[in-house]
Amino acid sequence: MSKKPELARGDNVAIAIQPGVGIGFARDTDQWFVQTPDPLALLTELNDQTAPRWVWWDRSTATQIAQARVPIDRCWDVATVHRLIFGGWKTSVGEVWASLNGLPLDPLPRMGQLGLLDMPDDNGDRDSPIQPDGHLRPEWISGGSQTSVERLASWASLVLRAMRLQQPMLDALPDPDRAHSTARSESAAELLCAEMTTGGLPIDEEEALRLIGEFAGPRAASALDEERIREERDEEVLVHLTPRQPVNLRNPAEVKAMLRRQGHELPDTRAWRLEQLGDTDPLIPALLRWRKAERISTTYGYGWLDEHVRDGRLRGGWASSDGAAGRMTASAGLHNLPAAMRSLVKAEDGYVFVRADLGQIEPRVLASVSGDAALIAATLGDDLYEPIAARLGVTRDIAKVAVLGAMYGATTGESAHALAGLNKNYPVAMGLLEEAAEAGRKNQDVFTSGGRRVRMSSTTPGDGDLDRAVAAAAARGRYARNAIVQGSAAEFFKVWAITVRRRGRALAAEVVLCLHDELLVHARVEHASEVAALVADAIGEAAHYWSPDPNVRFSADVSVIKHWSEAK
DNA sequence: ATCGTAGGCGCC
DNA sequence: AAAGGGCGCCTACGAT
Repeated sequence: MSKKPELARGDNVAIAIQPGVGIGFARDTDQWFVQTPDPLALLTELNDQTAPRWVWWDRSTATQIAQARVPIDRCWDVATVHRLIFGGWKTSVGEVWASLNGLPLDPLPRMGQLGLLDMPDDNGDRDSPIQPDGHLRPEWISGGSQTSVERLASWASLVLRAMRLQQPMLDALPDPDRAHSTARSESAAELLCAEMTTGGLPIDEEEALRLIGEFAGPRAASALDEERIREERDEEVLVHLTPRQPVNLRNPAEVKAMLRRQGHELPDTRAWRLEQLGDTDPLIPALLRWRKAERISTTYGYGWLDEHVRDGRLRGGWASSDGAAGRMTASAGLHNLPAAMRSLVKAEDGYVFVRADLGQIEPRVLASVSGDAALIAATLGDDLYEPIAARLGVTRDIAKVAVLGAMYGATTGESAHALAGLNKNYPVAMGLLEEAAEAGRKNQDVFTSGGRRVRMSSTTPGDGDLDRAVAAAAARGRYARNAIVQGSAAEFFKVWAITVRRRGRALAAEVVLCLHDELLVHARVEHASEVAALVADAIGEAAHYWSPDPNVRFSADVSVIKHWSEAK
């Protein structure tokens, strides 16, 4: 059982790693283990020799691999593939195993909960990771039981069994080949996320302090000082009130009442509504300025810097398919850093960023997944909206709003009028959207082009309120309509990102940020043009791998910059 | 005290 | 031009 077998590139090799103990391996034909204090060094060595497809349970292994910088390209992350097949995202290894084996999920055993089956004197073999009821043993999931290489090997063989249970589920989808390829690309994207979580985004901390000072003022010396700064900020708004009165600006209801007393009757106090009032009343611009300053002070101020930036890197958690439709998500403000602050994202000395964003990605993805010949023709140029406008006989702006409205489910205004033209000229694409919307209204799950299940919230309005039920159905329709485009675009984007990751390795180029249609790659100055070319070239490769239609054209704007703020 | 929800706003 | 889809994170507030 302990040996060094020959690995082949086509093999699926499941692994279970325990630092200080070793690695357990499993293939269909055999399982084995190696006892070693530094299992990740061994994994690196094996991967260098012959890179098979490494198979693991979930993020915990990906994190070990990311931290040890093992350069793995091909992998299979069982939990990630599970989210692809079943939809949703809150999942654990125990749930994945239970789902794959059709076991009841309700009384899922927990750590520390000594049920009958966990009793030391039960008939269960404690050396087995599976309980008599078929569930995984919690202490095996937590890693607590993996104290020997023999146990690591049996754990690895279970991972492989899980993968083998997933594969026929992918086969059952409408396009099995694409589903399998999505499973592989999403697994690699999960590993990329583990790497970005570990690596972080390069930050110029001095510039960060300068910017925060500019937006939020000096750092408060004490809690009392903090209070004074807040009051001074509030005063800039309250000074415009007659009569003078205290208002809690952080309470939207109080702000609404305040505006009503000033003669502004509004359904809510959102910025775009306030902007519509014009600047007849100086209170309005003061309030809008207050909101911006308050936002940066609370969310991107000193507290944010202290908590998330260390050693020149902003670190937040990355998830590869956390969104409802399978988009990446990131915490610590990585996905919503205000544009005005992006100059603090700076490449290290001797490095640059290669920044690229996909142009008009969602309508191009719609063309691809629907196969609408007229819409595909519109993707051939740099600007997709021009030919659509010409065909509909409207301005480019109207055409753009109409297309976006069709994908988001807009129901009123200018876009609704142009929608008739879209339906007539692009019936295949519009039909696909409408089909998704109808499924959503009926509470039926929809699927992205790569096979991801997007679950509909099964909230059934039980109070018999017809209006609310109709509104909820309409909202599900908009959600589903958008999800098939957004989710398919997310799949394409991830293929692009992992292609850049893989091909950039030879140049030590590091993907440090993914933002739905935008990539930031940290690369050495002397490799800048080569990496830029690689990033642009990777679009063609990603399209070939992902795109359902070879004729759809995708393009990106690529630039070499020092600060994130420079481009666009 | 702790939790979930809502309004609001940053980004795509 | 209209105010539609997604996410994370802030504050306030009511329920537990």
